[in-house]
Amino acid sequence: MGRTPCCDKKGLKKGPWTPEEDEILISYIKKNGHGSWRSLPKLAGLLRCGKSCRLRWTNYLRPDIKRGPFTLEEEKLVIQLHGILGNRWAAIASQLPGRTDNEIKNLWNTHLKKRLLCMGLDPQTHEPFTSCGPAIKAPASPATRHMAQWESARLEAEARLSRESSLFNPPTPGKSDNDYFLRIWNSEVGDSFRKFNQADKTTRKSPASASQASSSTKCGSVSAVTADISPNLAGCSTTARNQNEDTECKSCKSYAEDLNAGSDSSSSLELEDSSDSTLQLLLDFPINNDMSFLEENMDGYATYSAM
DNA sequence: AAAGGACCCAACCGCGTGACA
DNA sequence: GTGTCACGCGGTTGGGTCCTT
Repeated sequence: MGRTPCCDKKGLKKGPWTPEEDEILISYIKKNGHGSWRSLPKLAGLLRCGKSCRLRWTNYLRPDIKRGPFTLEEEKLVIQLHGILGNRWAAIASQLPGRTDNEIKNLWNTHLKKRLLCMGLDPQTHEPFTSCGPAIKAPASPATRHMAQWESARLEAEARLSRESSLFNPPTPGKSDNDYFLRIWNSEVGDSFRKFNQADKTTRKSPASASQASSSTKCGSVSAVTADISPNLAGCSTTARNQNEDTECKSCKSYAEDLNAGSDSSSSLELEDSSDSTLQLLLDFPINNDMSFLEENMDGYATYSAM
């Protein structure tokens, strides 16, 4: 099937949007909704293609867009979700109210990726590098794979739920999309995951299963990543083992500063050795204080848990 | 102060996919 | 079943800004 052009390129404007164009687009959408993006520019009187209008609206003009720098909590969440979902920016964005996929993608490419590299972690797999590149991954245990799949599917569903509900329920102050995460987490679905999780923990106590567990998955290592970043950052320049050494790790430095300034060191977990601990951290992820970054949103949670 | 490099981010491009005729 | 349309997504780029030398 041939690819259809998104629009007739002739006579259409490209490049940065002017304030006038923004104004036209905003007032049109406020009045009529976006309807069909393809026909919108014509109807609104804009010399842009529909795709460009959609992008401008979703990434910049939407009223619920949250501007400004990412908070430490948001960054942690992005890292954690990236470990689970990979480069699925839209799914990640759905967990960060007011943030767009584009913004998160940029954050990842400009800051977080480097930060992981600084820490000697492969940004794609979130695995610690070995002396000869990223750690070789043995196949994860079926239980781990199952959990990763479950988690991924859950987040996808969550993303959809967030999207759909935001269509009908404009965000209200103090009630973030993370509440949906919490609502699902506290539903039967989350319950069964926790039970499964608990059952699996007991089965992994044997040395054999422990060695299997040492083949940490993306999900496992991401918890290790976020569990305690600050101790590694202190020696960032020396821990930047497998990366371009001229990376100055500025983002790491500022992150370390943020951590020192803004968070109690007791809130971070000790980074254990990366063998069994990574899986362990995954398994502990939602139950223990890895979810502490969501605690701020807990106020609204009681409402949902009663639902 | 100026030049060059690094960083940042808005915008574009092209692919995948669901809906529909 | 097939082709087309429309949209959403992820990857990439271009240009403005900031920083370093």
